Amino acid sequence: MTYTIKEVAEKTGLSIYTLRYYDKSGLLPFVARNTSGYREFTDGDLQLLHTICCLKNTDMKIADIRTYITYVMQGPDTVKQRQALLAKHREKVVAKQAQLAQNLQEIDYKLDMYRAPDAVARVKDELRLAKADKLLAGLADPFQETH
Amino acid sequence: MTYTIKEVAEKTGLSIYTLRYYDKSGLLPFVARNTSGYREFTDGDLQLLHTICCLKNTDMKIADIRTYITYVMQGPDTVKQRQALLAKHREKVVAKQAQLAQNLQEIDYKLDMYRAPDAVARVKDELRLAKADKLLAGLADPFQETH
DNA sequence: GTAAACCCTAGAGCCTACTCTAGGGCAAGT
DNA sequence: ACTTGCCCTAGAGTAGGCTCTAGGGTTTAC
Repeated sequence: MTYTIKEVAEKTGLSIYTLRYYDKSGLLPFVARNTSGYREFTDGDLQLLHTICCLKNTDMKIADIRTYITYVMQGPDTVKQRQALLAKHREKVVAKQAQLAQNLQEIDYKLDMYRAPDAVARVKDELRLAKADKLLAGLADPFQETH
Repeated sequence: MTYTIKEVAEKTGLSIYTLRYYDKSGLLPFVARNTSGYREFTDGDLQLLHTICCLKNTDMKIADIRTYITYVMQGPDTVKQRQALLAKHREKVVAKQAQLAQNLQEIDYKLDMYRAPDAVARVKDELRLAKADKLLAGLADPFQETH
């Protein structure tokens, strides 16, 4: 059993445009064509596509995904290269996770302030500090007066 | 005390180009200029810039960051809008975290396979399945022979 | 007073990742 | 046969986020 490009688009959430773009970019060398030139996706292809989405969702570049897929197409001899590529990518993902967690904390700090009962007072204080900073440096106050 | 654009670039890790681009994009309306038109950053400006980086690092679009900064410039009256904007962004960040964690698991699954002592055997099995899939659908085998 | 090292703007260029259009073929139902 | 709804390619266009160039003024050290 095989799937048309439209069916695959529905299954994956990618657009037909994107799938064709991925193919053009060398990400889908494993997808077969029928006699009319139509793409025919197998279940195995969907698994590989799932891996591609996984890499894409973790912000791997198309060019690097292509490298990985090329290794896969070359068979078991490329296990070491695949491992090296994924290990390096893994580190980036872990680093991104740490950064997100850190930044989320700062966003939460701001949110807590905005949600507090005395939010306006706290924001006014913040503003006072920023204004004092400008004054101290002999600079104009860029903030709008809310009088 | 104020900082030049170069000093701010060094402190933040952003390039001078990027800082000017951010200013042009309306992200830095609070930065003052001296009589020669040179930007003069205060410590308060650096704090705001830090917030901007925080939002940028969590993949907020420049246009949305501009909206947030515009609220900040308008003073304490915009607390509700700031809260709404950040709350919505927070949800996106949390969703991204979940997706990253999920995808990292899948990457780790692959990595474990590639690092296992029987990696080659397992990859061969994977390949066998993919090939069987193609055969079953009456399609050509796209994988390279490693004989 | 001059060279080196800054600063500025406007606007062009670049890169990634799509997204869409034009022009045309194929497949299924009536 | 013909309409509808798919499929295809090539290539143009778009959006976002920088990055750089050209042309020109300023500041600092000697």
